[in-house]
Amino acid sequence: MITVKHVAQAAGVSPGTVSNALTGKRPVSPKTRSRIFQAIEELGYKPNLLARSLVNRRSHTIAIVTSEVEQFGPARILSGIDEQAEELGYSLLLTLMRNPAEEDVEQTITNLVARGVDGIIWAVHQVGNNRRWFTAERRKELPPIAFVTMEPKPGMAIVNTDNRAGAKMAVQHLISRERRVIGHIAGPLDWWEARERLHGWRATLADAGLENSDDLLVKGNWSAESGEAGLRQLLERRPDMDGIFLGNDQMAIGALQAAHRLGYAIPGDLALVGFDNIPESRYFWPPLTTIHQGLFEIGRVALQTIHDAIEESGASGERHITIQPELIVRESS
Amino acid sequence: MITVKHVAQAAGVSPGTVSNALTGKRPVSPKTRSRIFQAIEELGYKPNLLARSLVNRRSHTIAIVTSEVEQFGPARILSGIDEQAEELGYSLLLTLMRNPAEEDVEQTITNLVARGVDGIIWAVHQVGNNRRWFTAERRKELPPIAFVTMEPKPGMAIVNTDNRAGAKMAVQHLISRERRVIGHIAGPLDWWEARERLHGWRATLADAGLENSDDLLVKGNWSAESGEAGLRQLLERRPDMDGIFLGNDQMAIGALQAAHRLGYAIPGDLALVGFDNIPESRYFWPPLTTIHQGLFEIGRVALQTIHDAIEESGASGERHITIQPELIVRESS
DNA sequence: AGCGCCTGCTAAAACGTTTTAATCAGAGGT
DNA sequence: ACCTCTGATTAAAACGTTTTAGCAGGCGCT
Repeated sequence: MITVKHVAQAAGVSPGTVSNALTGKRPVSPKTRSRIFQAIEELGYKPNLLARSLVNRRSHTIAIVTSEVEQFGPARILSGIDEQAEELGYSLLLTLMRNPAEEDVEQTITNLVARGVDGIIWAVHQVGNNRRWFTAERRKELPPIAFVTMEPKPGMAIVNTDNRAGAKMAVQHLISRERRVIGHIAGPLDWWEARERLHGWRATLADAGLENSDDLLVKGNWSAESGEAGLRQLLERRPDMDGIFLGNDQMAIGALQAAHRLGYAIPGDLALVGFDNIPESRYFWPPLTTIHQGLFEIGRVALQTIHDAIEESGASGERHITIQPELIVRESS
Repeated sequence: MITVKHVAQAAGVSPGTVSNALTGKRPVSPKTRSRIFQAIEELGYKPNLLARSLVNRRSHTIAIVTSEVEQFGPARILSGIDEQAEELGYSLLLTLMRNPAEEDVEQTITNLVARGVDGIIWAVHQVGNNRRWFTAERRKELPPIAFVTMEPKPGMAIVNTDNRAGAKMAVQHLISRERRVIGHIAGPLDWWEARERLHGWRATLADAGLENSDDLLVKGNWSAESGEAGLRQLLERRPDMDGIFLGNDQMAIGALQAAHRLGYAIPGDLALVGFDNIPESRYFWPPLTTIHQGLFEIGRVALQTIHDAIEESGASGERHITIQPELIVRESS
């Protein structure tokens, strides 16, 4: 292995000077500078980033903790994070949590800190109380943390989609299509996003003077199965239903299938609006009207937020950033 | 920051002894041992893994380089890698390549090596000649590398799906459903997987004495759009076609939509078989018959392979592992 | 000529571990 | 009482960097 010592020797100079030339933090005369770089070139020297991190207390590594990366949402966010990370010169340490509700937060974080990450992006979905571990006191001892998709809390850095606004757009769109009995298949209500969308559905109907009783609501679990079951249940309770707002696109595809099997015409008998705008949604039958979230943008912004916090070398102060969603109209409504 | 020195002092012992107690590589008397652990507990000492990596030349970090993590395949593989990584005590350094064909392989690898990763899983799809960089000579200087989904090459560690076998199963299934004019919408042919599946389609038809001319073949690009366009094109050329094998499920969903618009009954007029078994495929309309790849398993095996190579502390010798796919019969055929 | 002041460099310390080589205490054997 | 051996402990070196403190020597100024 080629170290800074070898380079120093080859250039007839001390290791410290090589370091100075490399980092540029201290002046080095043009002559020796060029000798050093020539030696680096000849020897093919590559600095050892571990050693550098050790003394600098800066690893240029950011940890991202997430779950269900096989789903479109988390994956898209991850992609956005990566793009911004590359731009700012960070590497990414990835940790997947299979069971966010059960897993040991402390152990995960401890490992990351021991590895000297400069910051953490916590993109595990807020389910149940699994963020309760992050007390203000604990966070004081930790590198900056940015939370993705989580209920705003004072003193935390959080990046979100405006779920209520998205739900409002969806329901208003259905209303504009002359629908008057509009149901909702919600995600699991221990998820914050699901609650927000549900709230948006309810509030918008109330504002429009339309019914929003629990009769029109069924709880799913994000899966296509639950969308299918949910639709059947809703139609049984309310055969007069003429529009549905689905908590996500996966449930929408299940609901579409159920509607076909039951012989409902889409959008004639029943108009559907989803949430997420997964790539396939354009190819559902019929193509799905849905709410586009700027997930990639969320990822980028989350990383940028962490970066800013690191640069200020302060704990991540409070900053709540909300990305606005967008309505994508297709043939299902 | 609490270091091993503080612990040593608190336990009235030298830093070396603390290390011995911690690693267990050298004997330490029960009395001092318990004193040390008590001190660790009281002070809340957490070893700094960077420093440890530096001296051990072992970071317990494995790099995974991949692309298009927003797609089901790569994401599922990643998930498998992560599970096995957690089991074996590795952390994962993730690098996403946006443009596998263009990006600078050398720079990426250099960065990973400089960060001291113990091994690399190269899961970037083999497109064009982007693996040409990995000559035997270069690999000698690098930590062990496992390649995922790539043409077998002597001296390399490679984990694969048996794409030809999968294609064969798909086509044989269509034949068993009394289909006699069976088309294929292939993935982009600079992808190795696409070529393998195409070959499987061709060979199986030939073996059965059925037509396999280029008339029945169209080239897509994995996207639903290209599946839609491909189906229209095929049906225009061959209105007598009664079965299609699609290179992946995304193209299948596009083809399904085109078939609906053209008024073809599925599977009555036309039977479809996809490839990948993405979660949504079960909810296509009609549900899609497809080939299940053990992608999660591929990820697990890839990581295990790297681990084995590391343990033998040799360069990754040749090992070609092939995972067998499986036919999932649903209503589209 | 003497004084201070830059400029460019070096030797040594530091980062937080583990490992090596040496030392020390005590047990056991004669 | 002496010697040897063994097992536990330590001081110091090492890993590959950067940073600190200090040291020459040239320059300009009085």
